[in-house]
Amino acid sequence: MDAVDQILEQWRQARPDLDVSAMGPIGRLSRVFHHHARQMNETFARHGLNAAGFDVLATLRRAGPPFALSPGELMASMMITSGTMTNRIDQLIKQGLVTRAKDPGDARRAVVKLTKTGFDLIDQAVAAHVETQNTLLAALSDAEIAGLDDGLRKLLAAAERDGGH
Amino acid sequence: MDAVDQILEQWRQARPDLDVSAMGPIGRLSRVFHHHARQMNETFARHGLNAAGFDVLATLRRAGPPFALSPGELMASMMITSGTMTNRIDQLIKQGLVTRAKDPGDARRAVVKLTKTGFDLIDQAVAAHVETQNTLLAALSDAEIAGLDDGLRKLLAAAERDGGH
DNA sequence: TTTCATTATCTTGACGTCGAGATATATTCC
DNA sequence: GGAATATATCTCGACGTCAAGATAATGAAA
Repeated sequence: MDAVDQILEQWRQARPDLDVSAMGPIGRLSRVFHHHARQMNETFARHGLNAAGFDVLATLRRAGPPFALSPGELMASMMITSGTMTNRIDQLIKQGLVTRAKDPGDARRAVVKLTKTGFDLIDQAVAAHVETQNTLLAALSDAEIAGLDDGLRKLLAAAERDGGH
Repeated sequence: MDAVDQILEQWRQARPDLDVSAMGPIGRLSRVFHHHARQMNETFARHGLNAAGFDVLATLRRAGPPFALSPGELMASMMITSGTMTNRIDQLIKQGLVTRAKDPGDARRAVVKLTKTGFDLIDQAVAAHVETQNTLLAALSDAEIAGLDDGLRKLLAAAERDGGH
């Protein structure tokens, strides 16, 4: 009987005509997400980053040498708009963690590249990040995590099928 | 092999020293949340609302008669700060969906109350909302939903235990 | 070659949220 | 009763995001 159960109980009193069963899993998913986000933000902050900057640096880092991608390529792996991407890059440039240059072959494109400072920072930050993530799942056994992941995998597939990317 | 699996595969190439297994479930949870949020926002928008306003109206509605709560009571069921709460109430007052009055018994408190317009609107909106939520889970069987919910329930309990409310 | 549509990125204004602090009222303890 | 503390809410500035549109370069068609 957690906070979400209480909300469902209230709805069943107030609107017995409605089937509110889906509100349980979806409400819990939302709350878990927000809790996790706050925890992970603390880790990012310890490295002078926020979630936005971390995502960009991490995407560049795991892309491998030369640790450079266009804004469009960066957007492809994140769920954000182009305006948001521009802003994220601007902030990281101010911090000296990436550079932006024009693509010689296609002048419409830009190329965002990790600096040495950015590379070193994200290498440290990601190590701390995966530790934080491990603690976030520590309450579940491996089997429970696998079961949860199965459901999430299906939901994600359905969402990307319906809503497009 | 979805987008999250690809990210994990990239990390295992780039940083084989790290245990990135937790990134799978947590990454999928985040993506599912964002997809769901966008879908639900569309339902809210059809009723002239956003998620922020819907949450407040719904909390007042399911509280039962007289459909009135203080900002602090409203905050208790949502994961937001007091500044955000003030802003949400201001917007709903502008739309004529709630009123704000001083509590006669305790002058520090305010009382936020659904108007007739607000009551009628949320009663329609919540019916559409639960339908949207049902479609969001339609890809899963009842057993799969129950399994997913079990995992989420444990994660939520752990998060609220550690991080406080 | 000129035109037209497409692609890639950036600009702008509005919005919701947060965090720190301000204000005002209530409560507790001496 | 008076002083210190606690509680409830609001104010303000900063930030990240989005949506719509602007800008500019590319590719394809006539």
